[in-house]
Amino acid sequence: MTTPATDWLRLDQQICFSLNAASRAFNGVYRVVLKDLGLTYPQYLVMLVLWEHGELPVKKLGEHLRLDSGTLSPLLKRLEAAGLVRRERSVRDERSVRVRPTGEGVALRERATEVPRRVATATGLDLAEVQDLRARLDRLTAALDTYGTEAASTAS
Amino acid sequence: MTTPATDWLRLDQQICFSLNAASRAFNGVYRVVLKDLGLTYPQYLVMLVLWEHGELPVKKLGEHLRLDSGTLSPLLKRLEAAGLVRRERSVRDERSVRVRPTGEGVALRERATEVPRRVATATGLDLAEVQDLRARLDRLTAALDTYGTEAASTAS
DNA sequence: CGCAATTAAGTTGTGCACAACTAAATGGTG
DNA sequence: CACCATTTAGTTGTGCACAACTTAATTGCG
Repeated sequence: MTTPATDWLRLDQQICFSLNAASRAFNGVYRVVLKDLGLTYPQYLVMLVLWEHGELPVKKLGEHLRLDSGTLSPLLKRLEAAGLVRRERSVRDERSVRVRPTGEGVALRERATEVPRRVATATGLDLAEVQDLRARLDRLTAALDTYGTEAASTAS
Repeated sequence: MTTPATDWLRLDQQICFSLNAASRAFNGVYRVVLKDLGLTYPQYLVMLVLWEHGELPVKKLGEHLRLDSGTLSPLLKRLEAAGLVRRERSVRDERSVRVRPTGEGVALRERATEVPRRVATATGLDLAEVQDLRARLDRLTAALDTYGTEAASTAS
């Protein structure tokens, strides 16, 4: 309550701006590192989940990545066109589409093993710093998410 | 050198992922808060710069925001269509287009004063935490940026 | 059973990010 | 002056994020 509004104004601008810039910078690094694999960064995230879980309906994939079908459907279509995944309607529930990596998709994992190390190097951070930053960001995301859902509770 | 590759793999995944999630969560909050003003978050950033500097060529605007003309040109066109800015070729250098807020654009600043406070509230962080996080992110961005430009220095 | 509500994917439309390119103006050099 | 490299915007094309909507299948309830 002691800080004048102008301070908040300035700082707030910078936190969101810094976050945005960092996110885009990360994207740039991934773009370079993933070029060889022919993957974009979001596609890489999808493959990471699939490598870990083997096969998932689009819904579950979206929960892991916080993405909806509007984003995933075309992305998965591109991955399928690239021969990395296959999509097939579930027999038990025909609303559901199960996504799973093809042989080629699984094989790509080998070539992707160097990606994390390269990116980690690019950050210039050590393990502890990364862990700490990640924890802060997750807390921040959780706080921001509740605002999204609860909203309207602003004392106007 | 003591950490097995799998740790890096897992952590790295999470830092980029956390950052991405936080960035999108922030975007969501701004989307809600800026709705009344009829601005998107990137448009808001442009207006912030213009409110501070009054008038700038597209080039300078891009340097402030780390954005190129491919992003700014259409964005500025939309801001102009909304009556918030005017673009005019510089007389001194006809390659340059100077952007400046219209009366309506300047007036919007009044209505935007509450935005930072609302967003700051949504973060659930205090000033010191915000400042600290911002500093970390800026350092991270700087490190990632050098990778982008220097690249190829990987010991293959 | 029959029908409304729900759920899963997909589609459409808008806007942003960025690479690659074009067009036009400027500046420097012979 | 003539010419070429550089600079500034803009355009085109691809891909992602998200809101709003559609379609089809499933579930639940009377």
